[in-house]
Amino acid sequence: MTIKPAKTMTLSDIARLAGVSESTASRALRDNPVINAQTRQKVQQIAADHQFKVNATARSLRTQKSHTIAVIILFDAKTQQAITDPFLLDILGVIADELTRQGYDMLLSTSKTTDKDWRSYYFDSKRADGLIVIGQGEHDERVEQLSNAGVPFVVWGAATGTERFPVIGSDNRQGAQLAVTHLLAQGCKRIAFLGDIRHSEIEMRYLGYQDALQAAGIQPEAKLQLNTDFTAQAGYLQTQQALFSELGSLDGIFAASDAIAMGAMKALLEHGIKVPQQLALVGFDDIAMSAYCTPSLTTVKQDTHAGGKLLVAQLLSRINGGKAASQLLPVKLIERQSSLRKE
Amino acid sequence: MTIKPAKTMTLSDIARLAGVSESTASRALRDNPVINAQTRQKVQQIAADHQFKVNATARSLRTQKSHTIAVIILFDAKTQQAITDPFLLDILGVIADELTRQGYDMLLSTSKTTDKDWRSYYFDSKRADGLIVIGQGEHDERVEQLSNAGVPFVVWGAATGTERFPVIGSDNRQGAQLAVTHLLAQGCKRIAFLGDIRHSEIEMRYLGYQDALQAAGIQPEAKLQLNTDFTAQAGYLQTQQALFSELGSLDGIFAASDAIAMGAMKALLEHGIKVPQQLALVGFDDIAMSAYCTPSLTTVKQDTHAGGKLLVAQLLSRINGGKAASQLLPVKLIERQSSLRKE
DNA sequence: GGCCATATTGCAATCGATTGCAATATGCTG
DNA sequence: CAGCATATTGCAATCGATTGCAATATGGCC
Repeated sequence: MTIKPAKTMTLSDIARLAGVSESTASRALRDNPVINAQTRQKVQQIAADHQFKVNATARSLRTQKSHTIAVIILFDAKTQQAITDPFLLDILGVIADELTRQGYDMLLSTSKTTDKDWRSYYFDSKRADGLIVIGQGEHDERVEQLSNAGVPFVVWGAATGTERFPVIGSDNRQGAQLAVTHLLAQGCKRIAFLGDIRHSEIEMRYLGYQDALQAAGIQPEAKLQLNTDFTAQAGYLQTQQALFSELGSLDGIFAASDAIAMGAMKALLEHGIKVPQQLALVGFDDIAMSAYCTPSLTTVKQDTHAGGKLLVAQLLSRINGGKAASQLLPVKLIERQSSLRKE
Repeated sequence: MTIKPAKTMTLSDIARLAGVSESTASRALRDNPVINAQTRQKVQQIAADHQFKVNATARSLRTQKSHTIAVIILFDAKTQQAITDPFLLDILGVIADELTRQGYDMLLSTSKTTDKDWRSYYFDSKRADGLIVIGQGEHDERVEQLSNAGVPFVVWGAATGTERFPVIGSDNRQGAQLAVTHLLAQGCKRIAFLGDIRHSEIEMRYLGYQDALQAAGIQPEAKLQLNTDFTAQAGYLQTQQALFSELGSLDGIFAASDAIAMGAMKALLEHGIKVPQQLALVGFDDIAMSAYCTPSLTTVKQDTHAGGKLLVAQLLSRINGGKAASQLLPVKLIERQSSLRKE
């Protein structure tokens, strides 16, 4: 077995080996031009030879920057499992890539909305320079508090225009309107809404649903809105149970997420209901699987790529003394088989 | 607007306010019984009143522990997007929850397998006390190196029994064997394998596939093994293109992941091939969506919950001076519609 | 040769906690 | 009341880097 240096190298070791002071070594390693070019070369070479890595902790303490962003995924206490929705994975992946590109580390935390204070945990303790909060959840008052406390943070959620902190998110209302208008254009007359409107993004989608119906002169029926968790299972059960009595007269469903839509689709097909002929179905998100179920799922595509990049960009700008602004991202209707009635 | 303390509190502020020394304050905050109970009470009260949080950076520097674990998700350079497979999300969620429960923070990193050295980035720099590596990828030699360098780490991957570092993973070979034996029992004679065998977990699954065929006296055909990325799209394209000429004589497909299987299913249905009557299909993982596609997908369930907990437990044991051992987790065949030919 | 500008390097303080050891106070024993 | 054990607290060093400022060296100019 190879003998490895028992202790990890410190800057002072490198300095000694190079025959310079710690300050010179420190500057040389960061390629500070005030240091003689040859000295820099030499120090860097020695550091590389000994696999020296700057102790991030010491640096953070001294510079008062952690170069770390905490990403907090909020979820309902009742949903036990933390991260379930594939959509979260999408946006999380983009954020991770983007933070890496910008030289930041990412602390990931899933937090029950009832949990203790993650602001002070991550920010006051200097674990992170800023926060990205995913999902405002059901009007979480703690998010409001953040804005007062001088914590740099951005939220992925519903930008209603009234909140006092930067929110980036899809134009949920418009997306829902597109979806429902599309269903109406396909001839649907009675359309159910599956989604939990206590969640602010979903609330916006429900508003869009109502907009579209009213624009077509249809009065929304409250009993066609069914609170449904973000899982295929919830979509399945809700369709099978709550919608059962209505199924006969229903000819469209707008689900607040693709996962819910897929659950609903399963229930419909099991009941022998033909999709889209008897009942047309539209989801929201455009997760990867949506194109590959049968029939493939019409949905509203969220631009996760733009969203993730924007979240990171805004947060970093805020951290560097600038402002972070709310922004509404355009969405796009992706028409697939689940809603397209030929001719 | 509320006036907030301009500067964050430090231990020395608390000490001054409480009229004690920093050392007493430090001990009091951690409830060290050597400090008088009343003093402890007082200091803790003052700290709470001022929302004081210990500076994690300073503590880490002094104690030489970060109380942070880095989770590295390896992926192929060619697959651009970082985290795509829903299965990853499952296990990641479990790990996140478990680390939180144990009082550790989680640094998440997605890394192209070709990327620079994440061992030294996370460990030598003291950003993390240990590493959880997900996916050995295509025999990554860098993982081997870790074992020599005294870095506490565990791998989620294929425990072949020959590796010199702790690997925790499903019994892929057995799982595949279960799946293919099941297909054979359903009357399949000619079964294709969709999955990239350069990836060691998939290689094990391929071995299990071969085991099952040979046990039934069938000689595996090399051309029925098709390297396929972990996406529905890849499964779809591979089935549509590479398997096209064989489709007539094929009556079974074993896909190395559920995502691949769903892509394959789509292609089959588009070709008018009846699943499972003409062709039976089995996947691997048991992601949430598998139960809700139509026909629902028979698959091999990986115990992500046990896996995640075990990864964390073994790593922490290793960090605390103990040993971490490899372990093979049992899997279970979940029979659903995509492979069940009635009677 | 004297003087000043410039280039290069090092000293020492600092970031905010933790901790070994010494110091002090208190109480009990014989 | 001396003497020692115990309870409680504080001093000062330490973790490993960064950085303002001072110190020194070098070169050029008149």
